Amino acid sequence: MKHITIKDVAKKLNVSISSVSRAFNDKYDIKKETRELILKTAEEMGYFPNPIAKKLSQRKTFNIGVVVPEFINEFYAEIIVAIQEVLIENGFQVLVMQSDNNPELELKNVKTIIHSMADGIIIAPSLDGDNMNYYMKQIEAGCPIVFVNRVPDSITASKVIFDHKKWSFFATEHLIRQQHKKIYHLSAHSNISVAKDQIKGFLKAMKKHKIKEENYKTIETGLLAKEGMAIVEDLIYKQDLPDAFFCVSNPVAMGVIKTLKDNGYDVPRDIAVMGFTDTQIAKLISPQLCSVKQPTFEMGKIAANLLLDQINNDKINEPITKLLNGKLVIRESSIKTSST
Amino acid sequence: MKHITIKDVAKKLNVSISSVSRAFNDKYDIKKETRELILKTAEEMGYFPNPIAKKLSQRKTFNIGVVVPEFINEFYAEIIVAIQEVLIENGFQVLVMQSDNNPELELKNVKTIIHSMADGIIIAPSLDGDNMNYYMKQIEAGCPIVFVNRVPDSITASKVIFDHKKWSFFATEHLIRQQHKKIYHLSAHSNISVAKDQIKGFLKAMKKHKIKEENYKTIETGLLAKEGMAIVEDLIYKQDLPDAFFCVSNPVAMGVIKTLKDNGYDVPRDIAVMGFTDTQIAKLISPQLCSVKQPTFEMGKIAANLLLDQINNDKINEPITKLLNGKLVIRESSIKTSST
DNA sequence: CTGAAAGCGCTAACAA
DNA sequence: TTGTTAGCGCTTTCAG
Repeated sequence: MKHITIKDVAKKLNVSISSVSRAFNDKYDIKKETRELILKTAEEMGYFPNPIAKKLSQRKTFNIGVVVPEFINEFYAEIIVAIQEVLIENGFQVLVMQSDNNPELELKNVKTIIHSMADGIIIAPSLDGDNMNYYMKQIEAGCPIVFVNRVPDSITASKVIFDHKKWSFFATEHLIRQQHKKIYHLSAHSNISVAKDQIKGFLKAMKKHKIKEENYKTIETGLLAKEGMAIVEDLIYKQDLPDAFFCVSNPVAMGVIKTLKDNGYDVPRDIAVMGFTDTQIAKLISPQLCSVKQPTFEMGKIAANLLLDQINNDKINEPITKLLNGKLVIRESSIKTSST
Repeated sequence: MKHITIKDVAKKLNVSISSVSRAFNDKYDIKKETRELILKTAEEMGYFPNPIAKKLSQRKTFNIGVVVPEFINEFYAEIIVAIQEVLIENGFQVLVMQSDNNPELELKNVKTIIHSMADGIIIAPSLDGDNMNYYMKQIEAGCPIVFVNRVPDSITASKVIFDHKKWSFFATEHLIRQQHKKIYHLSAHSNISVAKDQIKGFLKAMKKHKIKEENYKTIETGLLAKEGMAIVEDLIYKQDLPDAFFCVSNPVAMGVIKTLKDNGYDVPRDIAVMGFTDTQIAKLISPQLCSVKQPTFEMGKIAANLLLDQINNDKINEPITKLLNGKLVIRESSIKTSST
């Protein structure tokens, strides 16, 4: 693949390479006619500026790295789509890497991106931990970074987060209003920052509605369906089932529903189930899964724009925190059916 | 972010920049001790070779573009993960772009990648069409391209495809063996190459088992849940329901199940449903969805390796076609329950 | 085994 | 407005 270069175009038209360069970068002075002639000829010759050379001479890569825990589930996939939409529009390339919910791989990915001289990074951390120290050091060194979703409170950097506490509270309150008396919260592992917020929201609702201590419980479960299933099996064995489960994620909720059904319980007649982070299939299953919708698309767009601001403003930017709201999507699985 | 360059390291050690370069590229002659000294000092100084400069001087970008219809669903997400695993391992960066099942956006993405001087492209086409002409021209011009999944038969290029016909045949035969007498196939739109293969497999099974014409039908539906729902609603209205549906995709299957249930039909007791392209949630719903598992991970790995071969062998490679097999994952939704 | 030097294709002062 | 030229940071001949 022999590529045509700026020289070829310049020679053909007997102009200097700078003129050709200028024609392609409209910030410089150049006569309109020459410009148009150059552009036209370049087009005919099939010339296209070599981005690598451009990057080198401008000391800018126009690469943005995005590191997410995974993108098999819709949540991060949608965030990525939104990020790409904004950044590609602005002339950047987006490198997506997944860290398999593994902090070490996450760090490795971030380092790869930094070494590849990306102009900025969007990080959706896997879980709290030492990585944050490294990230903060990079930020202080001037590397534009924006965090998304599972960001520890402690960190002072630009971030786009979802108000887990608030919406966890609303979700729980919805269950209480449905007259469910005994409610268990299946939470993520506590090394995920947002898990703590979700628990806080849950407990706040318990407190507000003066639910007695013996009528609620928080069980550290995880994010996966099978983890939800294991917990429910255990509870069944212990004969310790609540009236309603508030689950940390939709996969967990689906695992819970499955296990309950397999054991002869009807959802929601016998036991209600509420999920979190709405997915397309939530309304395709029976019962339709009630959950909290997070604004994935908005999260991605805002993160990308925050990063662009950081990249474009040389002055040290104040860290900006965007706290986003969701929506309670009420569906069958949470509804108290008249079992009276 | 001031970066340390090869010069800094060279100056510090009073060696030439070529020695430093050689130390980092072990294909050259260099004394072991100097090499180790350089590497050690470089490490201490925090030096890392600038990949952009490397790319420019080697006239190789180490970028691979991957264009998929979407990656919100697991299918392509898993393929991407596998591709990345292989390529990153081999020192390449992977640029993922999605074309929203839109051939024009797909072409635009591919052009962006080619202009960005990627060393190769993996394309999972949206649907058959004129784009193929452009792609073939690029291949002839020496651009390494590997196709995945929805590839028209006509195209002679390296490709990794799934044997849709065969597994569609097996899936259909499974339904027949379950004693379902009247079977409808809800297919994708016919401008998707694999839809045709799926239909062929379905029809082959009908023929082999001598199903009468009035007892089977192929209905062009699409890939989405709502499209499946619309078709079933229509069939219910026309009172034209079969004993079993063989659906082009799991979303369609889930839409079908949902609509049937909402209208008082039990799946599989009244009507059986078979999906295609297995997903994680298939076994979390009730009834568990029977479908055909495709080897997404393998597809991605093979595609990446085919591409690497093309990139590394300058001699014009013969196009290689890899036809992969799947697995019939038998679950409740297809099983004839003794309604006798 | 090591160094000098010519590029890779482009940008961006500086001159003209 | 245009051309000249010196880089950007690295690889890779060619000498030594």
